[in-house]
Amino acid sequence: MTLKNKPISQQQRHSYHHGNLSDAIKELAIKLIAEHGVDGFSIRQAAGILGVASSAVYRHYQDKSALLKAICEDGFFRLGQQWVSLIESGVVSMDATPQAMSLARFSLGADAYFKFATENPVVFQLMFSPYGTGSQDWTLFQTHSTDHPFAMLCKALDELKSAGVISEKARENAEYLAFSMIHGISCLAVSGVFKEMTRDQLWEQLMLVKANLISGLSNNNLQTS
Amino acid sequence: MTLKNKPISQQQRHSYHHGNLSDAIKELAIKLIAEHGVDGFSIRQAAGILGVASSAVYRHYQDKSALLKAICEDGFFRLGQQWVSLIESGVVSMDATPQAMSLARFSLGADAYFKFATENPVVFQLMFSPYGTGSQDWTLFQTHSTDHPFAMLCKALDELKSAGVISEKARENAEYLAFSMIHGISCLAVSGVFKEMTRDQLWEQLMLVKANLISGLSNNNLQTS
DNA sequence: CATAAAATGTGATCAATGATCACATGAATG
DNA sequence: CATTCATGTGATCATTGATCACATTTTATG
Repeated sequence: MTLKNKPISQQQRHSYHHGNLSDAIKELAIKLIAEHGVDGFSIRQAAGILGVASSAVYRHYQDKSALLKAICEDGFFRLGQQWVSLIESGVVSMDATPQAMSLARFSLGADAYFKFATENPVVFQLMFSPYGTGSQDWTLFQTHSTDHPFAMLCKALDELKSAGVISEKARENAEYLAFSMIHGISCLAVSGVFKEMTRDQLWEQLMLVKANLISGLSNNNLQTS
Repeated sequence: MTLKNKPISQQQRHSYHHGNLSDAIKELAIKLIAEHGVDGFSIRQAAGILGVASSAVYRHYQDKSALLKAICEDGFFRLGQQWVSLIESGVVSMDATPQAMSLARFSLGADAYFKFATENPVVFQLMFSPYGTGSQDWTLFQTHSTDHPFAMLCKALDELKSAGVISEKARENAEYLAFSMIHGISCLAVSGVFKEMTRDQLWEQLMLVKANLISGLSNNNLQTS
C-alpha cells in the first residue's frame, strides 16, 4: 500500500536489470516485516515478489543483517532530517522571548522524535532492537553526522540553559534524562500499550512527558522559573 | 557461566530422558542469544549442546517463537516478583511519614525494574521486542496476574496520591508518564548508550529520572510539596 | 562508435534450519 | 506386572541464507 505510492521500484516492468533493487528491497522488507515479523522475513520471498533472483540481493547487501542495518541507518538519517526540518518550519513568531523560543524548539524536537516513531514503527523498533549481532549497534546513533538526533537533543538542552530556562546544574547529564523520557514514551507508543488510545490521546501523553521533564528540570534545580 | 551455577540442567549425565529439558533449553537459549543474537540462535544447536535431539524440544514448545515467548513470560513473572520483594524488604523504618513511605516504595519499585533490566538484558530486550509475530505481545504485560509490574506501578502512584505527595490531577495518566520514564532509562541502560559509565554512574542516571519525575509530578500540579 | 570494464542479475548448488512423523524408551499408575 | 502417558530419537521435507560460475546490461574509455 505504502509501496505503490512511491514509484521507486518499477515492479511491473521486467527487464533484466531491476533498476533500483537496492532501495526497493529495503522498502519491501519494511512492509514484509510489518506483516510477518523480523523472523518471518525472508530474502528469497522478497526477491520473488520483486521478480528477481534472491542472489541478486547479495550484490547490494553482503548479508541479511546488512540489509536490516541499512534500513536502520536510513531510519537514523531520516529521523535527524525530520528533527531539523520540523524545528526550522515550526518557529514562526520571531518576537518570542528566548525562553519561549528555546522551549518551542526543544518541544518540536521531541515531537519529531515521537512522530517518527509512530509513523515508522517497524523501522523504529528495528533501530533499537538487537536484530543480528545480539546487541544494538548504538554506534549508528552515536557516531552519525552532526545531524544525528542525540546531538540535536544536546543542542536543544544547551539552548534551554542559555535562555535561562534551566540551570547549569540541571543541564548536567540532562541529555540522558531527557532522551530516556522521549525515547521511553515513543517506545510505549509504538508498542501495543496505547492501542486503546486515539491519536490525540497519544500526543497528549507526549505533552505530559515534555511538561513533566521541563518542569522537573527547571523547578528541581532552583532557577529563575 | 551463569549456567553452571544453576544445576537445573544436568548436562553431563546422559540418560534417555533429560529430566528438565523444558527449563534447560530456556536457560541455554538466553545464554546463546546473548552470544549470537536472536537470529543466530538455533534450536538444533541448542539441543545439540544439551545432548538431545532437536525434535525433543518440540515436545515442550510448539514453536521457536513459543520458546521465546515462554522466556518472556518468565521474565514478566520474575520482574513482578522482584518488584514486590524489593519493596517489602526495603521499607524498614516504620516511623517514617506516609509521604516518605510512599516515596520510598515508589523509588524501590523503579529500582527493581531498572535492576531487572540491567541484570537480565537479553530477557528484558526480548520482552519488549517483536520476536516473532511482528509486534510485541503486550498482553503479557497487561493481563498478567495482579502482580504484574504495571499494576504495581499504578499502586505505587496511588500511594503517592493518598499520602499527598502528588495531587489528584497529577495522578491522572501518571502511570504512562512514570512508566515511560522508568522504561526509557532502563532501555538506555540495557543498550550500549551508557557503556562508558560505571555501575554507580548508571544508577545515578536512574536517580535523576526518578527525582525529575517526582519533582515534576508534585510541583507542576500545585500540591503541598 | 566500438569495445573493454564494471555493475548487476541468473540459476544451480550447499549446508543449516524449523518443523513433522512414526517409532522407541522411560516413568508413573493401578 | 501391565498399561498408559510423557518424553526423547532418527529420518525426513521444505525453506532459507549464502556462494559460485556464468549471463546480461550499463558505463567508461580509447
